[in-house]
Amino acid sequence: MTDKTQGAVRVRFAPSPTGYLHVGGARTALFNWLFARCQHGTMILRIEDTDAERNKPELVTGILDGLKWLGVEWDEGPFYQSQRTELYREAASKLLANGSAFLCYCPAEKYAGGDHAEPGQDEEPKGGGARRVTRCSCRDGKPSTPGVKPAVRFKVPLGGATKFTDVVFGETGFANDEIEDFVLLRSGKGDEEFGQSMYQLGVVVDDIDMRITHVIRGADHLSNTPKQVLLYRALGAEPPLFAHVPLILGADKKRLSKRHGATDVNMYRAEGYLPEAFRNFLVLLGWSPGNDDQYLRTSELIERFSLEGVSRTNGVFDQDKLAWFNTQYLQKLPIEELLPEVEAVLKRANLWREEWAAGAAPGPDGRDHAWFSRTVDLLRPRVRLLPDFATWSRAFFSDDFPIEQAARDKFWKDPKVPELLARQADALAALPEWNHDACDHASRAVAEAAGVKAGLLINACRVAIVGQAVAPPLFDTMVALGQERVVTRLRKTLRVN
RNA sequence: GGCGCUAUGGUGCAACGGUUAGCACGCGGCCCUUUCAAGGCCGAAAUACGGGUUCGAUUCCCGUUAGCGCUACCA
Repeated sequence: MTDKTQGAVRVRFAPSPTGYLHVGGARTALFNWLFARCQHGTMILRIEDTDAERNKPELVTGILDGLKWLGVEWDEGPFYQSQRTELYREAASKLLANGSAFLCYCPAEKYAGGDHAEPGQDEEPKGGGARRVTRCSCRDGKPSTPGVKPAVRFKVPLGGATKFTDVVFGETGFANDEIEDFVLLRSGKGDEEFGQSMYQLGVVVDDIDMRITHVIRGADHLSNTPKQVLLYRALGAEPPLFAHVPLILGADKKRLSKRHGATDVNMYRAEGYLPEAFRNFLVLLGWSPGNDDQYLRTSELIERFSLEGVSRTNGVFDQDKLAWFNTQYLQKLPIEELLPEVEAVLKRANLWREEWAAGAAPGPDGRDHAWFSRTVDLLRPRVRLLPDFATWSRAFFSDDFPIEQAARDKFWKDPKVPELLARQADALAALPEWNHDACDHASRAVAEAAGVKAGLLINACRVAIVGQAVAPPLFDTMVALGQERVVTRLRKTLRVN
């Protein structure tokens, strides 16, 4: 919690559409959302698309989808910075007018994109002990260069320091001489006098305009913060509270990137992770409720979230732990919440039947919603990812399924198997009642009569009716499949194998 | 190179001057067992290093080392 809670809390998540929704960004969004919810505040979504060159508008949809999947909802927006250009230009002229900014005529191409870019100065070496040049020679006024359109730079105070208190990192200070005269507004192109706003100006102007009270963002912005604090003051505004959250690293402790595996949130959705599991995992990376609790559902997360629980150390994205969370949720999620996810997966695999929907009439084989629910419940302890319901569990939803070679090799190698399965089929076909115990007793009787261990029959039978060595307990499986299917599959196995 | 931030098992977090340094993932073993999971029990595994401060440091301070971040007319 924070000390100054006068007025309602207003936070924002401000992604840039230069890529997909990265897990780091997703976590930042999550923290903002959780904070907004637990403070009964407002969550705002803002798209920071001021760089026309890198910006890919079509990426916004994916970002929004990713947020929605994670359950991160916003109350206002999305606002697009590309549509707020006037606001930034007004702010820039205000800064120009009050002496906080100046026009810079240094040629843009000279510095653009280069590692060695130094404002206003020529080839200053980057390393080598030479003092870095942070002051632009245009800052004290310079005659306009014909043919060169100026950019607007901030006139950073000479000497002194800019300090601020970060909610998670504490007191932080930077010597002003370390801060360069950063660009506020790009120089104009074509007949435009000025171009788009730069990041620093845009965030500050918007955060003021949107009355943001808490800026929760990645720690990579820690070093940018003094620039922004300076801007707030120059604009005559009070800075918000800053809360920087640690970065997410790959297994090698390097910044998380593609080579560490998936970093796109939508890829996890595609792979079949449950959003609640993914979120639970993500929120615990860099945040702790203060004790050893780990399994936290949405309501608990909202209730227990606090900025004080945010860690200061970068964390490694652990795929194994994510997988564990997913299996936990697959098992513990209330069945009604799991069913829609399974339905979606089956539809995608063309295995879904409308009679399994809630309230629908049973199909010709007697299967209805209750059967579907029971079956999913039976299957879920062994499922690792959602698509497993359509692949690994295929034999439960379709009569068209393969018999795995590895399963035959493992459980059909005993020469007595065909004979056993034939007797099993007859015994099961003769059962007047079809339930777990009936199947159990009948099967064990068959094994006993044949003088083999029940396990031999059970395992062989499993392969015959679901095609795999791995499945739920056999007699439960038989009940889920139904008498007719089980007998049919057994006899078909004897015919074709 | 400069500036900033960080430092508890392999990984994520607890312990916020006094604990046999706790939990979880992963790893190894055992139990359960009808395959595979799940579950239960047990085990290996950590305070980066060096100085202080203190009766007492994982905890506070300084240095070293390491990692990360920023150092763009990117965000």
